[in-house]
Amino acid sequence: MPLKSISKGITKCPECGCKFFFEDETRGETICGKCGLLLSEAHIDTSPDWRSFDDEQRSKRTRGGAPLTPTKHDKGITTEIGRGKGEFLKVAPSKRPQYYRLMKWQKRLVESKDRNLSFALSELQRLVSFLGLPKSVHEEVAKKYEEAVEKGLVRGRSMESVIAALLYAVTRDLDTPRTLEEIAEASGVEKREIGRTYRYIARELTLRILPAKPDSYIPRFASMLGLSDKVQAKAINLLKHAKQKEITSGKGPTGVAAAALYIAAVLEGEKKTQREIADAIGVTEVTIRNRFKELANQLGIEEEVERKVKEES
DNA sequence: AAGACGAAAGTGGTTGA
DNA sequence: TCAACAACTTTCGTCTT
Repeated sequence: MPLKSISKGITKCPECGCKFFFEDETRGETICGKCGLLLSEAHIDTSPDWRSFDDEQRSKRTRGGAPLTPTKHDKGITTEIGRGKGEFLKVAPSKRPQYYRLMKWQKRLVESKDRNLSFALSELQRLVSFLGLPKSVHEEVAKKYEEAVEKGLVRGRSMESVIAALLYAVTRDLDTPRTLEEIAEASGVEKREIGRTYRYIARELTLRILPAKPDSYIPRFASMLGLSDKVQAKAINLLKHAKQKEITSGKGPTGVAAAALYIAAVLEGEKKTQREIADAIGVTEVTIRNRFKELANQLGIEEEVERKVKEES
């Protein structure tokens, strides 16, 4: 039977030019029906699955036939009525009209479900590359999205907002946090909406997401501000000490990160104005000042910082 | 003129009854 | 669902360089 497209957009056999292919599902191959040319193989993705990066939660999800690659909408495996080599011939001639109808319906059902999923996943793809996120985040979100679809959580919500919400949760969980702002801007979904969806999804999927740690923001923010590795290291060090004094909890992690960077930059002789940092990170100067004072105070480095500030201006 | 500071009022989100 | 609450923002006047 003619297929609209085999993998990678092949619609015609390059050998004989015919448009008839069949798939051998047990071998995972697609073969030209006329000349027997092997057009594609390994439909079944045998690469390592998501578990490889997800140690803690492995025990939670051990369903059989785990997705091989959750970032593809059909995971590389598609089952449809009407595709087998001899399938059609196995049907009695009198039943063939019915068989046609079945094929048609199967196609409609599969395609409408897939359309949703593949649309969502292409949106995800876009966001992931726009925000420069690692593959682990991509896969985790894809996995969770499917879970959300299965539980009917997407109904009544836009796919975009669900994807955005999951990104928000997963980036935080995997220590590459993005702020609500950043995700809102990239996805075009309002912050409010993302937040709402996030809370709902997190509850329904019983995700346990901890507040972001300030230090996981440091490298990214530092590079946005063009600060050196030395400043980064200093900032992270400051945060480590601050954490022991328990002055970081309950505060917005971005504000804490901003203040730590400010102090570190000053101490390392790469001073930035509070405004520069505030703009880059997305908090106000006031917040930086408040956090900055708390940090300097608790760490007993007020005088040192003050001296440096004067030196550098 | 630019940056830092901080007071005061306003905003949005969380929490607990 | 509502009110209380803490964190954060906005706005603005003041001080320093």
